[in-house]
Amino acid sequence: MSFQSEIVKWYLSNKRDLPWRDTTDPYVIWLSEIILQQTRVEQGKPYFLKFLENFPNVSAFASASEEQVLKLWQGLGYYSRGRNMLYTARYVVANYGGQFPTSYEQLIKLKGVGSYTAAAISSFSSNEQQAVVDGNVYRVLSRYFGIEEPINSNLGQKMFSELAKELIIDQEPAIYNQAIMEFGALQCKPKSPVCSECPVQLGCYAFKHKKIDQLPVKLKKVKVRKRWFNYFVGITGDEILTKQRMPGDVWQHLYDFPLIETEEEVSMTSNEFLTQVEKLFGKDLELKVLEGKKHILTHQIIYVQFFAIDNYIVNFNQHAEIKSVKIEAFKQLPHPKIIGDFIEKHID
DNA sequence: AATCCGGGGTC
DNA sequence: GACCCAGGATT
Repeated sequence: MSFQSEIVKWYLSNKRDLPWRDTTDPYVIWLSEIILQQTRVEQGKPYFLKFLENFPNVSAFASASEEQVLKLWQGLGYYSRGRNMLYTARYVVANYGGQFPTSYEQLIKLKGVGSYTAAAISSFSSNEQQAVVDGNVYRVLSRYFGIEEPINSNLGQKMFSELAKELIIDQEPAIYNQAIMEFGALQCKPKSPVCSECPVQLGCYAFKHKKIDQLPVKLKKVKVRKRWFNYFVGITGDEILTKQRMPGDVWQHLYDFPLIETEEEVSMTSNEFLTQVEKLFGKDLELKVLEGKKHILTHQIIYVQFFAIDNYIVNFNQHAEIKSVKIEAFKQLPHPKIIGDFIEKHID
C-alpha cells in the first residue's frame, strides 16, 4: 500500500472528533483555520466555538466592531489575525455578497490567508486539489522521505511543496490533507513520535537511519530582545487611565496603561526615571510599587512592572494617547494577556 | 531572506 | 531553556 493510502487509513481510525470537521462551509473552515495558525488545537477550540456563536456567518462577522473582535480574541495572541479577519469578512460581504469563496485562487487574495490556509479551505470545502504544507507536513515528509533541506529555507519550502503536490494526486484532497496533518500531530510528533506503532515505519527514511530526532532540519537563531515596561495604574473615583497601543509594536490596537519603557530595570531612587514620571503625572505624584511580572513573547522578553499612582495630574493635551475612562468600560476593552490578568487580579 | 507578531504546551 | 504549534505580513 502507498504512503498516502496508509496515512488515510490511519486517519480514518485515529482521527479526533473536532468541531470544525464535518462541515464544508468555507466560512466555518476559514474561522477554524485562522484561529489554528500557530496555535494548538486544544488552545484554539474554545475560541472557535466562541467566535462561531457570536458570528454564525460571515455577514454577522462583518458587522462587528474591531474592539468586539479583539476582545473575543483576547489571550490568543497574534492579534493581526483578528484584525485581518474583520477586514476579510467585510471584503467578502462587499465583493462576494457574503458568499465565502472556495477556490484557492480567490482565497489566496484574502488578507490573512496564505498558501497553507488557501489550500486548507479550498480542499476542505470543495475538494480542490491543493496540498497543505504546515508544520506537521514538513515534519512527516522530511522524516519519511529523508529530506534534509531546511524547511524554512527558500529551496526547502519549494521542495516540500512540490513533493506535497505530487503526493496528493489521485488522493481525495479533503481527507488526505487532514490525514497527513493529523498524523503529524498525533503520531509523527516533534518529540517522541510513536514509531513503534507507525503504519509507515518500514518505508520511513528517518526511522531506518535513526535520524528521527534530527529531522526536520530548521535554521533558526532568533535573537530575543529584552524590554522593561513600567506601567502606571491611575485610578480616580470610577475612572482609570488607559492608552491604546499603536502600530509598529506588539499588541497593536489593544489597550494597556500609561507606560514608560526603559532599557533596564528601574530603581525607585533613579532620578532619571522619577523625572520622567513627574513629567507625565505632575510633581505631587505618589508612587507605589505593585508587582513585577516576566512576560515571554516569541522575539521579546518583557519585564513588566506595575506602579500604583495617586494624586496625579495628566496633561491630556500633551499626551493625547492617554485617556481616562470608566473602569467598567475599560474592562470591556481588548487587552494584552498580561494586562487582562492584572485587571482580573487587582481591579474589582 | 530575515524578522516580526503571542501565548501556551512539552520535554 | 529550547522547541513547537493545522502561518502570514512586512521589510
